[in-house]
Amino acid sequence: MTSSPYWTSGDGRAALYAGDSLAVLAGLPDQCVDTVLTDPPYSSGGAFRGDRAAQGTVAKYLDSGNTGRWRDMAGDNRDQRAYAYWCALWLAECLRVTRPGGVIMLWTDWRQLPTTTDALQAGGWVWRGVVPWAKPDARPQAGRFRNACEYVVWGSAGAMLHDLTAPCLPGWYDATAPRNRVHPTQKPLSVTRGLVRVAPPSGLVLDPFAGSCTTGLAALLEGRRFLGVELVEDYLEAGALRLGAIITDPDDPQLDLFGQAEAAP
Amino acid sequence: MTSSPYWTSGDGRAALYAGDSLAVLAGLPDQCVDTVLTDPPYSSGGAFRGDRAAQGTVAKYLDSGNTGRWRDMAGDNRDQRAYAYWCALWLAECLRVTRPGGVIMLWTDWRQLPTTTDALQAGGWVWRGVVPWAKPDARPQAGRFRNACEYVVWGSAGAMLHDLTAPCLPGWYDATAPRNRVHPTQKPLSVTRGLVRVAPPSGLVLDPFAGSCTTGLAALLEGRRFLGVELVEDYLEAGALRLGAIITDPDDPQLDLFGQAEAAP
DNA sequence: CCTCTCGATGAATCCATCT
DNA sequence: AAGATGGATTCATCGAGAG
Repeated sequence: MTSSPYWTSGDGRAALYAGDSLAVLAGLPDQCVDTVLTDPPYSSGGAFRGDRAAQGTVAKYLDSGNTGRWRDMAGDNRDQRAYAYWCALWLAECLRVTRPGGVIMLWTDWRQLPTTTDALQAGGWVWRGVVPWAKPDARPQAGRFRNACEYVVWGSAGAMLHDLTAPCLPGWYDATAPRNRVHPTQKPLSVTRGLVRVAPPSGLVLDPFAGSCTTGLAALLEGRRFLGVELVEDYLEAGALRLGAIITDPDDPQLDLFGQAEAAP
Repeated sequence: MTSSPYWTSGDGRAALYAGDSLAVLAGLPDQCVDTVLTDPPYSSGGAFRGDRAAQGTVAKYLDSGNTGRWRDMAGDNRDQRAYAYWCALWLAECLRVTRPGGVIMLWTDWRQLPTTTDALQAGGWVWRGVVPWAKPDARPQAGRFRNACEYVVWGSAGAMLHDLTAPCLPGWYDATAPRNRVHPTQKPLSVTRGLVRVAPPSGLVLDPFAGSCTTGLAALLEGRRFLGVELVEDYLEAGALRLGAIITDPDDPQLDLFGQAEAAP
């Protein structure tokens, strides 16, 4: 690693890096990660480029009245082609740092779903499927179908490991978005915990757009290790706080972030 | 219409045409249809070309041992480019025969979802959203996410009619595929009935790949009219039988397939 | 009529073995 | 070598039949 982490858990189970994903990923060794789970900035919303560029993230995703609570997300105003190209870049970098057979999962919405599957494959991954999750509290619209679902696009680094002892995971989830959020597009912990179970036990989960570290929280709670990257200082701080709150027991098994699990001395 | 229908309900509420969709659609007048709901052959399955082009589409999707129960579907063996091109062709024809503001809905699976949204827009429609439906009895696979959802991609012929009195429709459905099927990929009637409710009351619903006419059944049960096209003789016969079974009351309001609803004389 | 068990099934996918 | 074939595998759900 070229840079030193913004925060580590102390027990080797989690680390958080400040900076641009592409730059930080470039400093990671090949095939050190088991699973990637991330929520890239969507660049969704308006149908035209002007709509997307005009406002920051906070005004775009939320009803008026809530603006002012959150920082704008970095890199959320690209046009469609640039977005796909940029995704392919960091997805290719994620592929390099992931072990063969490792799984990637990308949160996306209905409008960006086709772009996401394209970018995933452009980055060299094998697209394996889509896992919807339904928000029962979605806003109703007269005369049309309620926009109730978001999606997780998933794939693998080449052929999947043919482990017939691993359990089959659910094909869809049902959850309300968290009420008390630290981040404007924060995902439900219940769904995230379900998703990280594709990672091997005590495997390393990477999130190059860590935000407030829901992925990290889920990974640790499910007995996996976590490596997060985030650009915005405020979210790094909030994420470290959330992760630190559950890393309290110094007698937990000591783990090396880039190595194997080992028992405490 | 150039050709005469294979079957009509007698009361003007439903008609079934034999033949290739593109040919039959070409014989329809402009803007005579309110809503399109159809389940085209997906040409899906497998990561390799050979898996898609497998001899017999029934053998492709079902376990050996169950392959003798059904006729193969027509046109389920296109490669990716040909599938997108062919979809764009009939989708453009559907757009021509649909009234401005009319809605289209297309059943698809996870693998063909992005191609379907591309083809929809290539055909001139405005893509409006995705409605997943979950089948809890989907086949599981060890160590990966169950492939439990299929999708309905929907859009509109230009701007949507702004009818604020129309009810809001669900954003996802939950249903098991019917056990006692007439067609190998028959869709649940419950979901189909939910979907046709986007059509205006007594509006005309078109299905250019009618199969065993679940769309028609749903349309009639929800008080809409139905126009179906199907290529395979066996399915035409089964579809006519299913539709005929619910058109029993000669005192039903008399409707003209291409006109307005009118009371019986 | 209700409850329970048992068997069958799936718009798959992977892999070994052929042509 | 590339394509075709056949067998094995996952488990929630449904229907049939028994109790």
